[in-house]
Amino acid sequence: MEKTPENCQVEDALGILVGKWKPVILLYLLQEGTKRFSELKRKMPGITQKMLTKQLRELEDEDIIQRVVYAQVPPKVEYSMTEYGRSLEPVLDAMHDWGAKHTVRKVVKADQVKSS
Amino acid sequence: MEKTPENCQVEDALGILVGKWKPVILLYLLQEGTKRFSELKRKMPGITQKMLTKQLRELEDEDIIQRVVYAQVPPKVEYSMTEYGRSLEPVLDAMHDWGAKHTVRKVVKADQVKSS
DNA sequence: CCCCTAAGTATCTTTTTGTATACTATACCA
DNA sequence: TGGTATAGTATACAAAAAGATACTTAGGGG
Repeated sequence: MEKTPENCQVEDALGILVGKWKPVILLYLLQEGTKRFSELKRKMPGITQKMLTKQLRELEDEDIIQRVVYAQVPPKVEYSMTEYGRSLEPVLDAMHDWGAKHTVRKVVKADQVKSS
Repeated sequence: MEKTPENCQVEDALGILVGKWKPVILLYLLQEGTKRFSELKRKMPGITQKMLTKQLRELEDEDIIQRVVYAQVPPKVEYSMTEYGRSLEPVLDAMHDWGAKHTVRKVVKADQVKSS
């Protein structure tokens, strides 16, 4: 498909990746494989249980990750990437590469005025 | 640099690209070059003036786009990508490619329970 | 009997984003 | 003299995302 701003497919990938914690969750699952809820939580100090649950649910709803519940007490729930989810790897890679090369800038600049 | 979730550079690129209209603005500027404020606005029916201004300001603050004001009345202001901004092209491409190949899914699925 | 654990829910509040509308300045045109 | 065009700002409001805190469930250990 043609790359025009009108059929902006960029939004789709963006929609999936947006969420304060989603990229981190995806990187963990991509690089370290299946993880339990509590393992993810430990890896991300600062995230609340509610937030982690919500992000995971959203990723699951979009078929990016898979959730498997073990019928035991205390509960055990494992999360892993789906095949479909793995297709996002190039996107995450491109973003990671960019981030690694470019430090984010914060610029304060004066207006550039042309007299023409 | 190593790709670990801990040094999650993915967030940086994401931070820049997030905003309901930013990807579209960037695609326009990347593919069609310098654009005036009013041209961008016409291209994006639905965006309010305030929002367009805000998105442009944020992109400018991060040195992704450049703003040039012409000292004339009625005002003329032109926006274009910076060199730095152009470095985001591979990221936008990766997202676009993904979006073109994969329709976004919305899945409703029952829990997968394992008895072990 | 009581506490611990794991993976959540349920509420409530705060912060961030986005929308809607109205208003401004000033040269040019009829 | 009044209307048009451009690139905004100001204000108020609505909606979405994020954060804080407390509560739940049920088996196992002491």
